[in-house]
Amino acid sequence: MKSDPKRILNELLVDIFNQILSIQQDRLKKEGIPLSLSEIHVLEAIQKIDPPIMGLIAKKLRITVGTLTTAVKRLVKKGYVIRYQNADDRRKVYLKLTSAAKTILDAHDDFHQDMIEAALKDMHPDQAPTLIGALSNLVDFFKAYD
Amino acid sequence: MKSDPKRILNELLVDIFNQILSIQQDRLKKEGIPLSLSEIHVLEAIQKIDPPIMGLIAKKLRITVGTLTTAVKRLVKKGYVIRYQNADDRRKVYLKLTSAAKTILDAHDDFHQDMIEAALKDMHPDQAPTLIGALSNLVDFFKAYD
DNA sequence: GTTATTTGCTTTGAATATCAAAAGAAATAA
DNA sequence: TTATTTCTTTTGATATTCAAAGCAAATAAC
Repeated sequence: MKSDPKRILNELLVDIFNQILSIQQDRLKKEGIPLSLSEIHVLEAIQKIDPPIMGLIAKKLRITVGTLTTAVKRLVKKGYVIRYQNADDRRKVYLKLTSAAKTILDAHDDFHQDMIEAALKDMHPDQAPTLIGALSNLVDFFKAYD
Repeated sequence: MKSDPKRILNELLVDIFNQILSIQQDRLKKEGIPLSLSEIHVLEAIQKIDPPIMGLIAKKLRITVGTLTTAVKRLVKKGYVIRYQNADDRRKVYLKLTSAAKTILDAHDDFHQDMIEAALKDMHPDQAPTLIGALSNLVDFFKAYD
C-alpha cells in the first residue's frame, strides 16, 4: 500500500517534527541570537498570554512552574525579560519583554510567515479551510488527552 | 483580520507543536513505559534506517553521533537495544531492537494511527491530496535550510 | 482575629539531552 | 610503512526538565 494516504500523512508529520526543531535551532544560531528555541517559546508566551504571570505561562507551555522559574531567571540575566509585581496580589510575578526581546521575536515571526507561505504555495485559496479543518481536528484530538 | 487564514494556520501549527511533545510524554508515563520521547525516536530510527549504524541514525535524528552514543548506552542498559559489529568493517556499530522495544513501538504506532484518523475525521477522501500537498511543501521548505 | 488551607512561586536534587572537541581504532590511500 | 579518512566513544560543559520541599501571601474556617 505505497500510496495509502494515511501512511503518507503519518510520515509527513513525523518528518516535519523531526526537522522543525533542529532547523529553528540552527537558524537562531546562524543569526547569532543567543537564545534556545525553548527560550524563544517562553518569550512568545509572555507576549501572548494575558495576564503574563508565571502560572499561566507555564500552563500554556506545558512545563512546570519550577522549570519556568529557571528559564525566566536566565532570560532576565540575558536582558530579555523583566519581572515585576503588582500591589493587588503580591504573590503573583508578572513578566514583560524588553525591546531586545521584541526585536528577536519579530524576526522569528518572519520565519513563521515564510513557513506558512511555503505550505500554501500551490494551493487554491478555497482549499485553505480543508487544511485548517484537518489541523483543528488534530488540536482537538490532543485536547482530549488533557 | 481575525479570519486571516495564514494567521490561523500559524497559530494551529504552533499549538500543535506546543502540545504534541508533552502529550506523547504524558502518554508514555501513563502507560508506565520507562522511556522518554527522545528514546522512542531512537528506537523508531533503528527500526526504520538501513543499515542501522550510528552515523546514519544520528543523521536521521539530527543529533551528533556523540549524543546518540549516550542515548544508546542507556537503551542497551534498559534492555531495548542490542549493539553488534560485523566482520566487513569493524568500525561500524550496528543496532537492533529487542522484542520488548518492538512491543513498545507497536503501541506508539497505534497513537500515530489514532492521530491521523482524527485529523481526517470529517474530510472527504478526495481532499487528502490537498493536505498531503501542503505538508509536503512544508517538508521541502525545511529541506531548503539544510 | 487567630489558625488552617490554598495559591503562586522558588529552590533543590536528580535525570536527560545536547554539543564541541579530543581521542581511539579500523580502513583506505600515498 | 606512513598518512589520511572514517566511524565511534569519551570528556567536559551547558540546558532542560521534573518532583518534592519550602516560603510567603491570600483566603477560608472557626
